[in-house]
Amino acid sequence: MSVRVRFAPSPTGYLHVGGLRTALYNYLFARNKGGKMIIRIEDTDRTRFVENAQENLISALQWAGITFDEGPGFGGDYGPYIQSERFDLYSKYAQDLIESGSAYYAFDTAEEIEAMRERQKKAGIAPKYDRATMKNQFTLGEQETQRLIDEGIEKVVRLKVPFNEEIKFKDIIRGDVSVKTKDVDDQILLKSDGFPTYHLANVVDDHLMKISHVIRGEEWLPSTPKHVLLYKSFGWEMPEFAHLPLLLNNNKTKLSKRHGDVAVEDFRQKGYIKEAFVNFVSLLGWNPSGDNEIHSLDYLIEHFNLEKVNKGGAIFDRPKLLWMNSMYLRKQSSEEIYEMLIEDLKSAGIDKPKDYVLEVITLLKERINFANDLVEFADYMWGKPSSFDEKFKAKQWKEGTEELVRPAIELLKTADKWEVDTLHKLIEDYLNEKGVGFGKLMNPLRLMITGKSVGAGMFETMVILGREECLERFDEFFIKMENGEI
RNA sequence: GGUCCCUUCGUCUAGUGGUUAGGACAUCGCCCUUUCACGGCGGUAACACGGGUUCGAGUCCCGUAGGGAUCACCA
Repeated sequence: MSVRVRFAPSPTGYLHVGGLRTALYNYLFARNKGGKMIIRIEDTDRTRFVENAQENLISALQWAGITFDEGPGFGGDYGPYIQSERFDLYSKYAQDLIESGSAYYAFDTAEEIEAMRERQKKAGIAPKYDRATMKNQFTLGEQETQRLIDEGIEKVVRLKVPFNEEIKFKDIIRGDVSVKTKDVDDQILLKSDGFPTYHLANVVDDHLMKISHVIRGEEWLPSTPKHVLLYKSFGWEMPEFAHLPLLLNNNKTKLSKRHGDVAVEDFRQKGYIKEAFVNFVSLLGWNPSGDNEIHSLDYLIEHFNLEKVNKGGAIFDRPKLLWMNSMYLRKQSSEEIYEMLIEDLKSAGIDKPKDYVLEVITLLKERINFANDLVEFADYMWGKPSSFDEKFKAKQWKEGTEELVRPAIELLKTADKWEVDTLHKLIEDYLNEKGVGFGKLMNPLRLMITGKSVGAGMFETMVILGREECLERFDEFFIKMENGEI
């Protein structure tokens, strides 16, 4: 059987990182097996529909490098791939189920259902639709049921879950799972508005679209028995199931918004490199073995193996993601980082020649986590320092510092070429003669030029800034100091 | 609470009966160094617990504990 998998999001908001991980594993599996990757939009709940959500979902997926073979806008022979456009299909299948005795009509109102649950709660039993006492096809009888249908009374279709049976299914990740039918609710299949619930639509579409493997989040595990029942009722061959472990907050609960960003779009906007992000997410719950953890998408595809996916949930460890990003950032060319940085630079009102920006990037890229860190981190490369690090000054600018610095600057002025080697030699000779260590002079110079305690090599920095600029900064520093501004 | 699922360093994990239990992030120390990083070297740190099975168990089985998910006319 050829491999066909799908990612089936609801257009109710942005793409969650958990959703991305699910999509990614589907994708890795499909590509590894030479199968098809399908995207299907599950918009059967019109009350939660969000405008543009579908577009946002797809654009986030594509940003991450996930491609689709079939889906809305991608073609395919099993469309339409949006469930609301398949509306008519579902009631037909629900009808089949009723005729075969696997489902039935029910007419209870929301209030009646609520009252039933209250009773059950008081009695200390698990809330579950009570087929024997509620208002449905069985308690009402054929004639009354038909009358209500003819009258157009609101109705739903429920799954008739058999008594006292055991439902068993195999999960690729978890092995054999079994549940007793007495614990399974008579799930609503067709809502009173005529739309199917997830359970019906999902099973019908997976079958019609010839899905071979259902790879989804663990939160679906408890409802899988209902799906198994549905496949059996229809007499359809079942796909294989693989329930992925959850992505967790630091407190081990399901990854959620109140513990930080969870939308893929947020990470994209923060400046994460997509390859780094995908690499990191792919390793949450699975790993191709070996000591290295930096992998290309192709490598991940080549080694992906569903059976090796872990069972336990994985905490979304943001510090490690940050590290992963900096690893990728350092591998980027200055040209690539320039592309990531240029918009942020512009919006910060910084306008420098490209060659200059490129030099700054090359000088500093190993010291940052994100391309746009450079806006702040390298502020002294975009303009004169607006402030000077107090602590650094207190530590580095002491008695005698000025007497050491002034002659050094005079010496720098005599440099025939403003190049690293030349400047270095000049200073080295000067310090040797004085019998003073490099730090004594270089730290004060760093303060004067950058205002900061951290940065790249001082000579390299000075060369990129240029002779005029540096000398100006020295002068201004002394003036400000004399005015007591520093 | 019922049901189901899960459990190796703080975190992500390797490990498929015999390992000094390995790697990565984080953390700590040392080295490199004009600062901060990077890099290099090293350290602290884990098989939840209790029973079995076995010559031998992180690996298999059963309990216990802990955690999580789920119990909608949402997906």
